[in-house]
Amino acid sequence: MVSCHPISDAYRVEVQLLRTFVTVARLGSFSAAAVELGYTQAAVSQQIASLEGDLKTRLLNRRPVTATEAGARLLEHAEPILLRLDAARADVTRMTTTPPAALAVGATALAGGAQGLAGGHTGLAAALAVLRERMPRLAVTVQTGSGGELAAAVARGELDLALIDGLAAPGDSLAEQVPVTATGLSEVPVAVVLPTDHPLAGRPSLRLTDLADARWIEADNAAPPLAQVRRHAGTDGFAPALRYAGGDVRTLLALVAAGHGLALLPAAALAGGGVAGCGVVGVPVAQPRLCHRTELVHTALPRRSPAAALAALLMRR
Amino acid sequence: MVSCHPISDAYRVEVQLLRTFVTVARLGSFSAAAVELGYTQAAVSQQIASLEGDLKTRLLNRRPVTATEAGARLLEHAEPILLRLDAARADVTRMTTTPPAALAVGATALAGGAQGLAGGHTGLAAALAVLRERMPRLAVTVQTGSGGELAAAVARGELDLALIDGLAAPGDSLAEQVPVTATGLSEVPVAVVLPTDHPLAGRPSLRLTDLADARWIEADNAAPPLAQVRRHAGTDGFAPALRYAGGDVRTLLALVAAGHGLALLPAAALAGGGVAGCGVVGVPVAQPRLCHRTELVHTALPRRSPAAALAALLMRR
DNA sequence: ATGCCTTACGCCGCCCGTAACCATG
DNA sequence: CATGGTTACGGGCGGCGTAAGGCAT
Repeated sequence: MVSCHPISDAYRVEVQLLRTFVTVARLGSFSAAAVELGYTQAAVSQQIASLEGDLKTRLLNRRPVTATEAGARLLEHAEPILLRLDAARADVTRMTTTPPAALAVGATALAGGAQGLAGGHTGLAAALAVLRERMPRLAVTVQTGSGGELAAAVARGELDLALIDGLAAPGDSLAEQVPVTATGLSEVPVAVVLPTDHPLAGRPSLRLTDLADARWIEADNAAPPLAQVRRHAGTDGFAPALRYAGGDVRTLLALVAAGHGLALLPAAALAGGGVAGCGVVGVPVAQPRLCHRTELVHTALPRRSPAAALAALLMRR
Repeated sequence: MVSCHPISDAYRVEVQLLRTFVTVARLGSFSAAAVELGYTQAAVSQQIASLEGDLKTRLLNRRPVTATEAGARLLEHAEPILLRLDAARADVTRMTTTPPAALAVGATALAGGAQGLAGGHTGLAAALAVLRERMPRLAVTVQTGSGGELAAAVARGELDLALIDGLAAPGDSLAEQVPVTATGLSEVPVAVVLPTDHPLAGRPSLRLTDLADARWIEADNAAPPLAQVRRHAGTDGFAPALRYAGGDVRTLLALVAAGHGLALLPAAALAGGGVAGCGVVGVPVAQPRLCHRTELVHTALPRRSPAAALAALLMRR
């Protein structure tokens, strides 16, 4: 008899090990991960040990549980891999099973809002109203979250469609690394909002990195989150001096005028009348090249499905 | 005792199944795949059956072995997933083991060539010459292949660096879906090369789709492969009427002048003197927006490594 | 009849749970 | 001493190989 398992153990980076690793890293605890995954503590410990043994590297520091440098590197790969595995399953499954005649849509705070902040896009509500006329019995659920979360949900097949927004270099998609198709709906320049008496208020344009240490207002329901700003500036800083949880741009502008901090907004949101006299000015961002982008994210849409109809409505404008 | 395996079988899309599936699909044979993977025929059959059972879908037609529609969809996901798994392993491994003081470089035919076809980039040879002066004892291997192959090899850690070229929309990377960092080195417009007596020779610009049914010359060592043209035109067609395996642009131009077919070249390759009188003209492509791009592909390069030095040399110009 | 894929069956070993162990605060 | 990760050990089951079974060419 030939030896029963001639296959080398070269590719024992099995998926479950990665899934467990990611969970442990996220929760910072073996036992918590065990509960979440339905394993015992011991099993999780063994899985991590197995992964570390396979890669011949420590991936996690224990007590407290943190990713090592190598572990952090692995995490960067593991997340997209696991997402794509889910996407693969969803994608294949979609081809056989006819989905229920329901529609699940996601939208980030700004992309879904009716406030017309971006200036270029009229919002989800109007499109859904038209759709409701055409198919009154259609069950629709709308869900919110960050752009990344929503794009991932679309990839996993949990959502049919998502409307997301965020900062990006002109022409760049917001969902680059996610296995979905994204079509841009609008793209407008962004401006830093300053009090009129701010020393930089007179400038024709600004570099974002010069403002890393300024006081900023975190207003993730009315403006792009500061985390996105940090990422595109390529520096740390942009620490929130104040958090405004509301979604009203006028309030945000008032906060800026009162000197609580700066904000970054689509230029169109300022151009709209009524800003004069508010005590703020918008100065366009020269570096890095940035814009506020809204895009429609979906996977292959079945012909004549409600999802396809909604997508068509949203892309019309 | 609690039931020993409370975990549901929801994620039994294990990697080895995907790897086997991809191999079977590529080779079009269970038995050939078994040989390549070091399994028995029966094992491969069981693995495919297991995958199909898990996804509750037929993935392969038998006799002859072909991917079904669902199988084709899965393949689109499986390839990148497997590549990324390799990349993850290579990336983590690289952090611990110090690589041998050798350099493995890849280059596509046009990107590596000394013919300065792209006009913007002086080629690999010069940079390697400089490097050789600085580190005479360094072992260097250069390898060729298609851009996709080379980018994948870089991701897998088989190459330190690759120089690839191809058609792309302005600003778009050639290695979008591959987990590597790519920096553009040059980007020049492309033109269709026509005989001077061609009916379209007088036009100021052309739409590529209008030429799908023309006679084309496949010259993948002297011009972008027609497969890339097809992909960017978004249509079929562009069938090769003649294949020129050489790498000499002048010969290619002569073939075009003689009426054997058309070619697509970086405009700079035509602007360089000597084209007048060759019997050909270049007409810029207006639709789709296209350019010929050369880029440097790599992963995180260790500081002060030969790979980093070479990258710096290549990016200098 | 002959490839070539599939099914049947036995066995090895992977991987999980239980339980005891150990380290750290 | 308590909390939480590690190690030891036994057992079930997954998955491989062997071998026999279909099925189309």
